[in-house]
Amino acid sequence: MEYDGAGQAGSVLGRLLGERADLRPRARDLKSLVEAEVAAANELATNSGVEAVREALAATNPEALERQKQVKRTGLKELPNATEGEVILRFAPNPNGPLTIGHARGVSINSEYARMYSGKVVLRFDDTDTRVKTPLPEAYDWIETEYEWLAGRPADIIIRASERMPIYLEYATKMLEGGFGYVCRCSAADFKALRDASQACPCRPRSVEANLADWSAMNDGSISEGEAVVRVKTDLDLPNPALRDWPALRIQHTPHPMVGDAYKVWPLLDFQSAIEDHLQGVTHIVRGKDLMDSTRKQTLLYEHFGWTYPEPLYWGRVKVHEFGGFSTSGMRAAIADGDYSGWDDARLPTLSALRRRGFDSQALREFWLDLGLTQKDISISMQTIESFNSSVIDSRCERRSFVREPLSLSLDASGVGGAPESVAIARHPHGDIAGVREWVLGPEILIETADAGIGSLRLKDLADVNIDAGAARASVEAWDRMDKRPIIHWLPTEMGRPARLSRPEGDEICIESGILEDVDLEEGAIIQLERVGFARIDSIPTDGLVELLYLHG
RNA sequence: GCUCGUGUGGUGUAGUUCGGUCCAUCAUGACGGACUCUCGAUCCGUCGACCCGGGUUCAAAUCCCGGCACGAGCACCA
Repeated sequence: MEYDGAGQAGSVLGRLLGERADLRPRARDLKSLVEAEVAAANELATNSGVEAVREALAATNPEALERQKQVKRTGLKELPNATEGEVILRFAPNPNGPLTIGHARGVSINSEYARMYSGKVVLRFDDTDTRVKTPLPEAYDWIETEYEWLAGRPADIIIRASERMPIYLEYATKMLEGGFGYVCRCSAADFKALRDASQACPCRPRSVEANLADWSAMNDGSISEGEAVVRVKTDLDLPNPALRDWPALRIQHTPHPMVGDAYKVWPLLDFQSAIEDHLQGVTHIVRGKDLMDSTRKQTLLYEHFGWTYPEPLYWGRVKVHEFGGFSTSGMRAAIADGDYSGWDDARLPTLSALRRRGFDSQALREFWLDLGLTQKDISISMQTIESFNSSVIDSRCERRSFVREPLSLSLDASGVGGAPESVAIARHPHGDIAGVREWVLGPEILIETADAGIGSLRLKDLADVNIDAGAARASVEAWDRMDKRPIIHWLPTEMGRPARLSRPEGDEICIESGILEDVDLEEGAIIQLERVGFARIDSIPTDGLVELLYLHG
């Protein structure tokens, strides 16, 4: 029936066996039986019409008329080995700048898992590099705020690695004392050559005492940068050369912006993160798959300490079409050069920029949760995020008229008479927001120059008009809507004030000037400009231009 | 090169653990239509995918083998 008399015996058999596992051993016998039945049904459908089959079915087996479709699983996949109430996750950004749209994935997923299992999220600042990715002191607070904005609640535990240095150094000492770590004085290049050949470096077999002596020399500053590094001993025959005797701590004499020059030796991510995850009792680590080797290195360290490694999960690389590649350090340099006005410059993919433009945290969060957690490298489009955002904000954005490149016309109602003194237009078309905007009608109106060429138009909520050839007069043909002519937005001249709309276009900011409806404008509000799109009111000076920041269509 | 990972419509995702109820889910997009006094919203419809080749099986997106493509790591960055 479903296939118009062209049913396939094979798929019928498939369904049957799927439901009746007990019949599977007799599949071969069944096949001929099913073929005969399907042929009969097809014949009935062909000869007597599909309706006959429907009737026959309704009489014998009515529930078969309903076809069930598969449904999409919603929400995040279950966390492996998770116990309700005992899940601890972590989100560990480098505070060398504020959060970007990519970080939003980490915040959304970690906080959502914590919510699902009544667990906790540790917000940890991995700020143990004083030179290459120097921490930005302001960024700590920014990130805490941005985390809370996106997650809907603050992080449960907040930690700064730089404040916990004594602990890491102590564990490094334990490692040396335990003989599963050593101080290596080889140059990076020499070590790499030995490592790639699965050869031990000369420093490896030295005694614990010799290592501890070098260790204190590293810490008191008498060994200079690059002259020594602490390594974790591993099997040198590991198939992956990257894991062999990996570096755990190195010397950095550059002062740390938060703790100054108190330390000469700083742990690398793999060491610091491993120790801290254990101390915080982290049960699940969600990280980028570029950190898979990190998991393997850290697991080797956990084996030395006799600890159990958390459950790791990974996501793939994310690219945003509209932004291409970006890095926090790259943005930091560009801002310093004056290419951008700041971290919240509308062209930047930072959370502060998106927030300023009017993206809703809930929409961002829903977007990332909808993508879920997969290891595929993906390329997403802002369009999709914008669509999530529209559905969240539409019902709470009032409408306003913004006439770009305004053209002044006299409104001539002499043909029909009965011109109203004012019009009342809903603040929101479905009444999601109550109330109206009152427009006092004068002798002149403004329309967009681009609309003037059409000739026969409907001024939204007012009248069907004809624009004369000189584009100077709009003659009212009727107040009520008479036909399907295009509807345009407009404005009585005295109801508006000058404004300009900034719209990020790739690396440029394009500016459109016009006249904005001057009714209850509120700084910071997100409004929908009719026929233009959503925008945020950035500033309303006492006199001068109102600044509008474009959000999306 | 070595090591690891990933391949489902244009994009993103569900289904893959344990083959069958999958002529493959949902969202976004594109196209068409309805409705609405916005190019917004809503509603309806259409389009469009299991990387390739073998194998196992009554039956493969799912299992096996072999390719190919893409990505990442191989930093004294995170």
